[in-house]
Amino acid sequence: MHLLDYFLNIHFKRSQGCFAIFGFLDCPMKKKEKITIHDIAMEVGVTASTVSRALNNHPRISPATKKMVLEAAKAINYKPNRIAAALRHGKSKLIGIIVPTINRNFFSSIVRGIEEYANARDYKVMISQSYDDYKKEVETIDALLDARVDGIMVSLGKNTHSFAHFESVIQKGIPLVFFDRTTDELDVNQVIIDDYSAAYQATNHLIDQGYRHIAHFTSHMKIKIYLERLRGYRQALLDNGIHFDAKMVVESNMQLDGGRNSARFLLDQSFGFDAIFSASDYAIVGALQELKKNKVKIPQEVGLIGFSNEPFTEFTEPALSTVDQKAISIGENTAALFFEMINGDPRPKPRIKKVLDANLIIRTSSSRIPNIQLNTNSTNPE
Amino acid sequence: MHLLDYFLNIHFKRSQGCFAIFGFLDCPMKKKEKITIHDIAMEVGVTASTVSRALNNHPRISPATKKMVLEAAKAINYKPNRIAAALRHGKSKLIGIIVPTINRNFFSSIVRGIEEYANARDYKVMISQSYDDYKKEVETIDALLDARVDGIMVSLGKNTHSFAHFESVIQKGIPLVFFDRTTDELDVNQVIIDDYSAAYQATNHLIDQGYRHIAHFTSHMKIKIYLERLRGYRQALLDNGIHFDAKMVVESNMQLDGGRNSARFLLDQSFGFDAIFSASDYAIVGALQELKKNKVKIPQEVGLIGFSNEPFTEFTEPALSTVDQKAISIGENTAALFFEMINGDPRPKPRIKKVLDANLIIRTSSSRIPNIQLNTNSTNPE
DNA sequence: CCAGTAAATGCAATCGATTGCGCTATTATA
DNA sequence: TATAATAGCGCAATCGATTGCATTTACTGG
Repeated sequence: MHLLDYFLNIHFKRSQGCFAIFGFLDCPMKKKEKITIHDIAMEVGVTASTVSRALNNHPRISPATKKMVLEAAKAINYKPNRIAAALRHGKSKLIGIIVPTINRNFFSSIVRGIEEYANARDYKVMISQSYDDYKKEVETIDALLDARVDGIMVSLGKNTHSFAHFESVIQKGIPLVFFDRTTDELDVNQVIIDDYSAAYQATNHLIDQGYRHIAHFTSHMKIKIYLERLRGYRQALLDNGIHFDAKMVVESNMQLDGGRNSARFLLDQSFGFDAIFSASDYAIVGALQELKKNKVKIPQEVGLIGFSNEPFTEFTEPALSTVDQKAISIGENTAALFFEMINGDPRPKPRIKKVLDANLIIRTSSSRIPNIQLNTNSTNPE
Repeated sequence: MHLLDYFLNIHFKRSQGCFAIFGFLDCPMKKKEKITIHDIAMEVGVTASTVSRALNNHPRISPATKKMVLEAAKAINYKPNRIAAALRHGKSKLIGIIVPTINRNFFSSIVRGIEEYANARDYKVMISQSYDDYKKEVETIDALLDARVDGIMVSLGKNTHSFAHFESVIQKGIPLVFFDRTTDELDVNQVIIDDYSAAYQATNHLIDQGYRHIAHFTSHMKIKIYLERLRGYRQALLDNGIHFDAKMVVESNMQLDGGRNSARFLLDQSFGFDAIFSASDYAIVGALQELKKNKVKIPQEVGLIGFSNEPFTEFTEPALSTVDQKAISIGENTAALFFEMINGDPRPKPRIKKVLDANLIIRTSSSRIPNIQLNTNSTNPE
């Protein structure tokens, strides 16, 4: 207590010229008098009800009054208290977003899409990360419910194999939209890209480039996107008369190390693969590193395609072909779906599933045949 | 209207078995009866005041009552309404974060640090992105104020050269903490890394490796971090008896293209540079690409070091040396500062500035001399 | 000139939790 | 055995905005 007093004393002495020395930092003199609609009411000479209605452009308030109120509000720098409003009409104007991680171009772009769409409609977003951890995802749902969000948008974590935590959201009647990493075990609106078609195109492109022994990197099969990508890969092979070999499908965590290990595995098994279509950009970079370490020439000996168009795919040597998932568009559509749910008529609707098209981006890692059709400099396949 | 009716009609017909066919989707029958402390009060046979106090572990409530209340709360699945509480005691338990973009490992890691620290203390975070756009930054501040956040943590946008929008935050007495991209024009608590020292180390390392004509990539000088990095670079040169040449400092937007252009510029001017220390990883990747395109050998002919330890620096060929900024730690310290501000005694304190150490990460792009001290294979400097 | 209607605004309750003050018992002190 | 203190809990106001209903004023038609 002595010591404390000592310090406080010093502070007190030094801070007698509060404004001069310490500026505004915690300066007790600067009392934040909150201004409410009542202050406006006083100013204009009406009641708070009228002010509230004027501010909300209620039809029963005369234009003259509205004008006065608006002006007074501006004059005294009024800021509506969203919390009070939220309490009254039960809407927080907050949207909760759960993504595995925002530290991915794909997800942060989706978030941006949602954010812009929502902000334009006077809604704000709360972003949470599940870090692909099931427990954290459950907690996060709870936290968002706690925060009284008006809706929740989710991309599932990789380890999420049970969906009970979403039932409470649904039961509370809170709009729920899934995007990208979804499940069919829940009857919920969703926005996805056409993973099947994208994978089909990617695989087809590899075949066009003369690759015939195409491996596939995938992740846990509970998540639909990986299943779909596998399906597209498989179908493209079959449609081109190429045997589908389950041994060529390698499962991993789809991170850098997973990709490295998977590539190592392929090399060790000597299946004679000449291309990899990976469901993740991270894994394909890992593979690229491992292959280069083993003096495998890309794309001459092995062709590579990733998935997601992460920025670094442009920076590798050679640049990696990949699939652009139109992340911003996914975000916008997800948000749009939410607003449809809260604005549309409340009668039950069948589940909506928006499927967007993806874009194959062809770079060097899969371009064995010169894109110009001259045969001059073309390296012959194999 | 006809068409609409038609659809609605169909829906209606199909949805008579609401639960059976459509499940819970917007099903009007599932009314969410909100449960409040009054319900608990009724259950236990006390008043809402007592329930509230029991829930908040107030000392004046008997242990017996507390137990009953807690049990009843659990039993009827009570969830406190944060909004009501927020309205009452003026605390939203929300923290607003503004970063230029979350789509960067550095920033998203900081956010993670803040988030975890805050969540552990029952606070939630709202993340907003300024996209390095001044106007957006101003709007965002406003939006956070609107949402009645209890505190704001900011990393400045690159184009932010005026700070008036923060004055309103300060005037309202809302704790404000800057991190990483800060300014000294505002008297605000801040958490930064020792950019000067990091830059000094990086430059020194290049010199150790025998590079003598070291260029520097930088950005707008209004942002302190870039100034500090420049200072560190300069001092390291001087301390090693190397002439500091302003011509070797190249300014750009610090993105990929900026880095490319800057490298192009250096090549064109033929200053005879043999290394680049860039204040951004993105710019150094651009430079790397441009140099490789011109058959410049890295690190034999030119050494490179970036800044931030973005994940892709590991993926390039060769892997890039860079500076790890301990992002998570920055986040934690930023959050900690906020809690100090709201918990500490309200008397004015002098501004706090936490300076954390950064870590030089040495990879191939700057390693001309084998790290083992044998002279056998060592390429001689110059 | 009056009933009748529409337009414009006020009154007061409400959303759910918190909290200062006050009222009883119960226990401690003299 | 008083008196004082204290523990345990209820009353009612409060936070700021919203809103159903009531009220007042103005205006129209007959």
